[in-house]
Amino acid sequence: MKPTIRDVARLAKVSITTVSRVMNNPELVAPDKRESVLTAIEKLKYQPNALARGLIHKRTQTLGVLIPDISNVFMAELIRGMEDAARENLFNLIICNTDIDKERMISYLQVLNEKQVDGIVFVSEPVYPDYYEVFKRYDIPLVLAATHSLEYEIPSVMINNEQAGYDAVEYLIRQGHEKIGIISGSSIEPISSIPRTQGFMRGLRSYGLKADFEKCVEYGGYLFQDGYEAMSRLIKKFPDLTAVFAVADEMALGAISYLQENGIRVPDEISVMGFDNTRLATMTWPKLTTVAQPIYEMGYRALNKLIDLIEYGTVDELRTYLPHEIIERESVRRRV
Amino acid sequence: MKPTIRDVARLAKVSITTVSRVMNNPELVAPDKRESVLTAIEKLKYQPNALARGLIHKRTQTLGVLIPDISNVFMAELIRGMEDAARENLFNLIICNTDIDKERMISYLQVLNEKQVDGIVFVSEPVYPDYYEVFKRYDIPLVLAATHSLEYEIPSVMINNEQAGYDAVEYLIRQGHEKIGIISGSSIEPISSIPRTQGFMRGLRSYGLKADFEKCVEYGGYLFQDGYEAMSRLIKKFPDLTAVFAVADEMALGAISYLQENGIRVPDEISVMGFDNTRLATMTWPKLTTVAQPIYEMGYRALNKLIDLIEYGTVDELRTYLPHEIIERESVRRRV
DNA sequence: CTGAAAGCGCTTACAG
DNA sequence: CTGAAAGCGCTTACAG
Repeated sequence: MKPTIRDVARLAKVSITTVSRVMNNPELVAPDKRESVLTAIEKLKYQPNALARGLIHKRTQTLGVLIPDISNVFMAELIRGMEDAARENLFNLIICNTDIDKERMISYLQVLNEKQVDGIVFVSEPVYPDYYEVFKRYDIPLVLAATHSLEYEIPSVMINNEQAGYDAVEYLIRQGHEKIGIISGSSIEPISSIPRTQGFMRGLRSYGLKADFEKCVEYGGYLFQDGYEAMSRLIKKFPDLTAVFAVADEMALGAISYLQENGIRVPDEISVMGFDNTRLATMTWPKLTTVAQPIYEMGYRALNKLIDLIEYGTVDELRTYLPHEIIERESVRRRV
Repeated sequence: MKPTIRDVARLAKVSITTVSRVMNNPELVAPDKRESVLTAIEKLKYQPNALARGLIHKRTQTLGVLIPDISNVFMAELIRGMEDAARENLFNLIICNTDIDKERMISYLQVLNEKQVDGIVFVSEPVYPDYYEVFKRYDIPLVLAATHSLEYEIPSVMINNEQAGYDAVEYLIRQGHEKIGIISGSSIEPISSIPRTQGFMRGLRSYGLKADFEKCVEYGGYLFQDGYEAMSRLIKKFPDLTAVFAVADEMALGAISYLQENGIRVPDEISVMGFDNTRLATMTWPKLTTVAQPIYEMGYRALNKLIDLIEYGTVDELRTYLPHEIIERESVRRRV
């Protein structure tokens, strides 16, 4: 059995009130009693029960994270940023993998609520109206990471995906490419996939290039295999392309793999650009030129924002857009 | 404010005892009262406070995971296995990144104890005597994943690393290689690095090959860059090697990258074999031949073992060794 | 400076 | 079948 405050009080021959005080307001306790309580605590290896404390303070120092899939490299890095920020502020994280399953997400939300988490960060998925209803119902402080909501007033941290898509094509165009394809994520995913694709099309147009949607875009599901397959489809309908922009590093690697397997050299014959700058980007050959998101920082900042919301009930910037950046490596043929 | 059991009782015009009963033993309550309580619950969207419950039952349905670094691909997959097992058994996970830092680990352990977690899984690190002391002190059910302890009686789930090292060289030898190097992890890490290296040396010897430790082993730190650098050192002191076994996929990719950058073709000139079979192994070119660990399953099984320990106070197998397997892909030249 | 008492939100004997 | 009371392990007015 774990020792309780009662055991400490008994051993130190004081009331439990006094024990509680030496833990929370030691200056209110006479030095001699304080000493004997301290030694009793030490002797019993007493540690207060956080449940009892939480019940009184209505604070658990625990946060919930609703995330599609932790085994994804991007998500793992994001969580690491959150974890570090949590730790610095004496919070712990309960991680919940939703697998983008609505029921699963709702059931997790329920247990997080029952466990009295002090706040929640919702990662990467769009805030659909029905999701918003549940969030509202629980009124737990909420922050979005790697996603945002224009309809609702929910604090968020992400990058500007439309601009990132634009910057990606612009970079390819400046390297001399004119026939450029894109491997996008889902055609109905409004947070990253659609904006990046739109930015891509805008870039094409603004440089006076033909922006034939049907011809130059293919969809995948963010994973290696998806990129591989999308590449095979893309090159069939757009055989003379010289560059491809994939909206996730993993898909870019899939595309490269397809090309290499078919004897097409990267970047000599076809250039490939990725997105995210996960650790994967440096682990292949050629190393991936990619649009870097500050993934770790996004997690870190989102969590700090959540803590602001919890502590002060407000946040200094509702929607934060972190800068992205193009990292030049070897998968795009450079203009000579 | 969240509604409490009191609010429900008031609305349903019954005692809180009755409300509690319809939630826990509905058959003890008369149908009409049960109905009115249920509608009150529905109306107020009442959900019981898990802290109060936990305080009484001495059960939180929350487990702690002490893990070096979640952003590592291997760890992320392992956690996913644990998460799924936890979910099936109605547990949640608090993930703690220790960064292999002893103080950090001890402080996490303290908060896990204060938060009254029902159990802990300790991942991948050796159980040093001082760690054991802290574990013992808290007497929280404990299970080891991707590590084990021969000194202490702690349930664990992992693979047989020594045998895996043996099987790896044996495979390489059977493909016709005789001059084989190894890129190991740390020279003092007794759980995976040393046994894999020992198995490797045993394999060399048992096939009558020269097992010159000084010449054929180099160390890295499990990451891409470590593999890259270790490869450069290894090839300098062992220039005529034809195959390399790296004890982690990520290091194998680093090694491949070094070779390719230096114009050495893989596997035509030098074969490279990895370890783990993380998702990385299929994302490169050539795809990685590797020793597969059942990572997800290790996490899943470890968590189930922990639950057994919690529920029954015992476990049907103290130390579980899951089978490993060699996955043939393209980074090792096959015997014709 | 110190302790008895009330209370956080529940559950569970106990009595009726 | 139902409810008042005690109690889980704490904290915090309140009185002295």
